[in-house]
Amino acid sequence: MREPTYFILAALQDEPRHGYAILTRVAELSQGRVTLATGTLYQALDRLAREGLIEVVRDEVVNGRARRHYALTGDGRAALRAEAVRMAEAAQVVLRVRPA
Amino acid sequence: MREPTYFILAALQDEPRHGYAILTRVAELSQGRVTLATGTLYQALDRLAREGLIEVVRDEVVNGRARRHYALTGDGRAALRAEAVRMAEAAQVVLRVRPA
DNA sequence: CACCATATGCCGCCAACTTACATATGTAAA
DNA sequence: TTTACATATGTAAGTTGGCGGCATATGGTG
Repeated sequence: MREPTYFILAALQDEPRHGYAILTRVAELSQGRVTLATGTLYQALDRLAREGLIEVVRDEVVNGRARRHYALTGDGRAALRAEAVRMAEAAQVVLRVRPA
Repeated sequence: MREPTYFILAALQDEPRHGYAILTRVAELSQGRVTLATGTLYQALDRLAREGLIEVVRDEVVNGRARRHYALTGDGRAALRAEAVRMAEAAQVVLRVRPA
């Protein structure tokens, strides 16, 4: 899993969000380091939904603009956790932070 | 930077190594999780040398077999550290391990 | 009027990884 | 002795996912 994908899942950790809200949330979570291109975002959402890591939970129209809300599935939550653990372990190989 | 690349650099942290030694060291460091295909390895070595993150430090022939030894450059060491910090921070977003 | 924020989406390109193949020696097992 | 595996390096073709650019549409601000 690559970084943009990881942060997209991470953005859905606390609550379901629609595409654009994910965009801003990812920037927030990464402290501005990751700013998703919309091409990356919407293609990733389709792919992750196909893979069953996220799912559409609501379609609404606000001010004439469509909003499609996505939420993590059980699989998605597990994959996100696993990925975080993997990264933490990989980081420790170099940082040698507490042999845990 | 993707995982295979990260572990290739990490394998050179303590001392210079030749390709095949990097292969086995990566498996060791990742506890068997990452087993590099030779295609990935040798192409990555070329690329990383081109980018100045690693450099050839010695060419030798042992038992009729060539060995090309690579070492981290200053840039490579810095890039590796930066990547490790980035991953640790990204992992914390999900794991919320000690606000540091 | 132009521009930006909000909101979604497509298309072509490219970098990096994967799979498979190719080559060569030394050693251990069948 | 011949088969197979560890050691050692490399190339070629194919896949994936992220990037940049473009398109579309509304509402608010300079």
